[in-house]
Amino acid sequence: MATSSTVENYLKAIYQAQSAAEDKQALVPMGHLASALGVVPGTATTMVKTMVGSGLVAYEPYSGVRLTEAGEHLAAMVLRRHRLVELFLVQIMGMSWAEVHEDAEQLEHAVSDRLIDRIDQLLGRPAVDPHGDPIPDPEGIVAQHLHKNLLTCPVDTDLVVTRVLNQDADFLRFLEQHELKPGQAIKVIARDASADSVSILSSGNHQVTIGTRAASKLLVEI
Amino acid sequence: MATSSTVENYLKAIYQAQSAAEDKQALVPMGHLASALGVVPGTATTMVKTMVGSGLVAYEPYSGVRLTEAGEHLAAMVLRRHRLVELFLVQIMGMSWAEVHEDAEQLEHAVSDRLIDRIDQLLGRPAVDPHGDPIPDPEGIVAQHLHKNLLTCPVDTDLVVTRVLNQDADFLRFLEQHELKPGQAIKVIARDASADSVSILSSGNHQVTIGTRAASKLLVEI
DNA sequence: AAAAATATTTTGACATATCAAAACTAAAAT
DNA sequence: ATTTTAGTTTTGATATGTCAAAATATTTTT
Ligand SMILES: [Mn+2]
Ligand SMILES: [Mn+2]
Ligand SMILES: [Mn+2]
Ligand SMILES: [Mn+2]
Repeated sequence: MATSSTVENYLKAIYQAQSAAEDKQALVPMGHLASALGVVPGTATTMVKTMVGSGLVAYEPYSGVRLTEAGEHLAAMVLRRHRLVELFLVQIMGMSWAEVHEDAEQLEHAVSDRLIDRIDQLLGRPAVDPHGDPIPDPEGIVAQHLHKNLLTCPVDTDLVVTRVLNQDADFLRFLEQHELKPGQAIKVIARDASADSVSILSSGNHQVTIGTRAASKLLVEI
Repeated sequence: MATSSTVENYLKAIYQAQSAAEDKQALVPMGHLASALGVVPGTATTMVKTMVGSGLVAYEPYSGVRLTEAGEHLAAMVLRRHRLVELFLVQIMGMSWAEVHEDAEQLEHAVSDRLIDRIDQLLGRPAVDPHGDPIPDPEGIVAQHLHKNLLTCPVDTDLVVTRVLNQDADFLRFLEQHELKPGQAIKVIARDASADSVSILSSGNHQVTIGTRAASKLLVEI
């Protein structure tokens, strides 16, 4: 019954792929799962089959995999631990938001319920982590905000960065340097389809131009 | 090269058995190692052989096992992480000294060098953990205090509890209730060989009688 | 509709970690 | 000096997690 950290990683990867998809009921293709976990596709197929045996996922050969109720709850608990740990490392331990992801990747499997509750309490039952990712509550329920990204939001309007959908340390440091962390006020001043770029004005009247790939990872609210 | 948590647990168990022995060069018998780790003797034999292959231990069939230089250093690092985490959980997270051992048992394998250094710094480079166990420095060097226990210390003399050689939560709670935590002042008022007991007077003029088995686990200085 | 390309599953192998039970060694007792 | 006992090692299995490469299935292109 005690889910291994490998199984926890599979659960988390399936959960996140499901969340990212438009259709929340869609199956996650095995190839996607395998590459998210850094294993060959055959390995993912084998693991998913044993997870079917544990009642954690539903699996359709040649189509993909989806979490069951039980699997979804466990996945949410892993994500809850990951995100609370990240916020803890930033707020209490004074670590950089760019580097906490790797640490949390390990600690999410090692922190007990007792400790995670202490952390939650110490941080004041926070709703989001340092990257703006929502923290599931102890029942696994996640507040669903519908944020726009820098490609879909209105131009020349006051915005606040709310979430970053990319854990790459260099990218996070880049955002920090250009005052684009969650909570900071910005404005999209131009979008150029042919140049594949978006130009942003930060609160400190700093101007940056980034590619659309990166722009799609920055979520904002008005 | 990245030592698994299983190997880390073997290293730690061998290290602690070596430390507890009078002769620090003595071999640790396989039976002792196996029972410390909760595995059958055959399992320990197999694991120890693979650890010989990694240069972590020296092994004499039918005699026992001993750490190499490399093994001793790694073991000290595991212990360093374990003890810093325990102190952190007590001092910063406000957990009870009786319950932190289980959490540390998992976290010792998951905290990064970066994080452990932050913890060390935040705690002010402490020398001992909540149970009085010495914390190895980053080079693996341990300050060796020669404390007496309640069976070998002088009677009717002012003492201070310095260390508890038993992580059992119930025992630790018992000590706490009777004001016998590390740092607290006590006095041995009587030792009765035939009754197998030791009577103690705490700073709050509280009196308790405990068995010699328990008394041998309480270290003090004068 | 057939061929080509892409994705997935299966097969056989391997590494790690474990146990049960048989075989063996060493130490203690008679 | 045997015998008994206690401790240790070996052998044969099992569970988990992984890969390489072959076999299949599905989708796309022609
Ligand atoms: Mn993260
Ligand atoms: Mn995050
Ligand atoms: Mn401990
Ligand atoms: Mn301790």
